[in-house]
Amino acid sequence: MDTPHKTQITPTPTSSLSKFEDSPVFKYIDSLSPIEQAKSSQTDNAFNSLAFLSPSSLFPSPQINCHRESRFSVKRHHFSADLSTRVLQSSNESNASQEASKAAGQSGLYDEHPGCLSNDGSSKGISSDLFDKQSDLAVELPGTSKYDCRSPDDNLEACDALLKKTSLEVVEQERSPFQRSRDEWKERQRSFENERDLRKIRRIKPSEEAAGCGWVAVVSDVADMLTVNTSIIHENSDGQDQRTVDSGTTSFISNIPEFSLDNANNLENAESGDHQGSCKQNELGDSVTDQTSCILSTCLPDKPVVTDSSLKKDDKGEKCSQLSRQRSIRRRCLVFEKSPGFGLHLNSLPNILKGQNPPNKSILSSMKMGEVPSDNGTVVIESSCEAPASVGGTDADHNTPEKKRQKFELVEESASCKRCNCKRSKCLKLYCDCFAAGLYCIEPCSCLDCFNKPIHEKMVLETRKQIESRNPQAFAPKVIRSTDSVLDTWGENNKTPASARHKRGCNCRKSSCLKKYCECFQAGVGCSPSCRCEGCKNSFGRKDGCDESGSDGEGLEACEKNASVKNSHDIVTHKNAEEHRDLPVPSNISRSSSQLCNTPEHCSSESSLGQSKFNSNLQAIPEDETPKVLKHKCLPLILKTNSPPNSKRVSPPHHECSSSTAQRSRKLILKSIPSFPSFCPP
DNA sequence: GAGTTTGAAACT
DNA sequence: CAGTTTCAAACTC
Repeated sequence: MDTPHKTQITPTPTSSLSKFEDSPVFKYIDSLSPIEQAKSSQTDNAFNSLAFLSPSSLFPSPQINCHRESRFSVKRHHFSADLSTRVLQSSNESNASQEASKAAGQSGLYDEHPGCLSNDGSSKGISSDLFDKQSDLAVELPGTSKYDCRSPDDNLEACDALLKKTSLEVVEQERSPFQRSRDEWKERQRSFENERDLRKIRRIKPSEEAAGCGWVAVVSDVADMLTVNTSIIHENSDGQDQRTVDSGTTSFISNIPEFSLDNANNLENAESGDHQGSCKQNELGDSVTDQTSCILSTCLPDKPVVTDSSLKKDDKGEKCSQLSRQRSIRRRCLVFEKSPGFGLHLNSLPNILKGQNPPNKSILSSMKMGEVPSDNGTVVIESSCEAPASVGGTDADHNTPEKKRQKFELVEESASCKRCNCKRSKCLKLYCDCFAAGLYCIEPCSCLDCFNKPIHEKMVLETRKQIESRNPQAFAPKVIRSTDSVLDTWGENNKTPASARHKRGCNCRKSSCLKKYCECFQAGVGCSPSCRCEGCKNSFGRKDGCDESGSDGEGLEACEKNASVKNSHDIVTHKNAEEHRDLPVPSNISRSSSQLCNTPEHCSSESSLGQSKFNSNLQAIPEDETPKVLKHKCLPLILKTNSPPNSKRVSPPHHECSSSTAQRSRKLILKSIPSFPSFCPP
């Protein structure tokens, strides 16, 4: 490579240079960079835009920029720092090879600079386009970086764009609201067109794009919605597995734009392929961030969905696509949550009664997976649990270490989602967890001859009715909180860790109630007198009671264990579950936590806490709230059930969400309706 | 992934 | 209600 000449790097007039050199920005950057000439020259363009802006314009008073600062300041600052770094980086490169650097701007030569803003190929044009997207600056930048992350040269342009935008932001503030609004719209349109064009030009490999789509969305969304988590930016610059950053926060954030992006996404899909389309959604999300703001409040409740962190670098295209699906699902959830009226799964009744929003389960009624329902005010939502399935892919996909880890992450961050595997019951018997949970089977299910689908709704309902006629409690929650009147009769047993009991009790003979064969154990509750188990060793509470068991070492141990578990049993159990790849109780609990998040308020609060973290959820769950969560199945059946409203919710499947794969979706909490005075704090 | 074990659900 | 069969999840290898 030829050694570049500094003079060659300086395309702009010296006058401009001297002007901006006097500017505070220049001084600041200058102080950060050991390289003067190259830096100056390279940043020249960037600063040209500043040349006609007074320092005061560039750094408006807090009052003036108050609003925007609240949203973008952090990012901007980050970017500034980053910008400086990149400028330096670019400068170095320029010193080493200005020619090459220049060329890089055209060819996207520097792929090794993830996180760098760049626009190869059409970068020039793009840059100027970016110039037009002032309002989306904060969001656009990360988004842009995602798409190209290559040339340092482009960085300069990006920087240029940044500075211009910064300037324009100030200018924009001076415009009338009407003008701003109109301009923003035009800008968005341009932004969209530009990005689309850019995509065409760059021909970014789907995998690359897919790789970025997840975190880009996260970053951009976060940037827009929050005042940004520094870690996110940091991760961004690293270009390493950004999606793992603050998954809790990012997850819900990433959901936000989805709702409004649908159309745009479709548009994009039609033009670019699935991957691009999926990813584009994110881009579009960026370009319509204002809309996302509006949606944010609605989305918050949905936060607990599978997070982007689960996405892996590999299978990026697929992940991206999956992410897209997840988003679609979440979008529906948003709708669902927004809707005052909806069809609901029986299990959701308690929540409804309490004035809570329905759980994030899909509601059954006439909808197939992917269908957005609704008529009769019934909003069918695909629960996020479906997402997990999608993310996880097929069962086969779950086997690779990465997949497993991914799955595990998902498990931690979201409720589980299990699929049934019925072969002979047609999924119309209680053997079927989906059916038992009042949910329709969905695509991920491996069932055969399944009739538990929206298209067979009639049959499903009839069968259900039949079963209920035989046993009115058939779909009632199997686990009841200790506070329930029914449990009051249990006396001390109610004090067991789970503070809940299996309604009918188990009948274990060989598992000693220490395996998930035992419904009590699976539900994370201790056995009760109503259990007919033999050799009960339920770690959550023996049938005979803790005190009694204390007589023998084993019993004592169990009691101690229970005691210790009381405060953290969720977590402990979860760990055990993880070890076994099944999350017995904890999983349910965790799910319940997710499910508890039925109200926007609740979810919001959780979201704010980064509730994505499994442990956090667990800890947040009141002990006595240990509910039996409905396992899986993401497509909740609608419950047009004839079940006595008060008496039941759809009983959760026994194994409710116990399987590892099942862990990912949100489950409805199984509790008897009467016992839910308050599921979650108002 | 296939086979076994287990206990709930369903049936008689 | 009890015994048996069926079923699918949980578990093991």
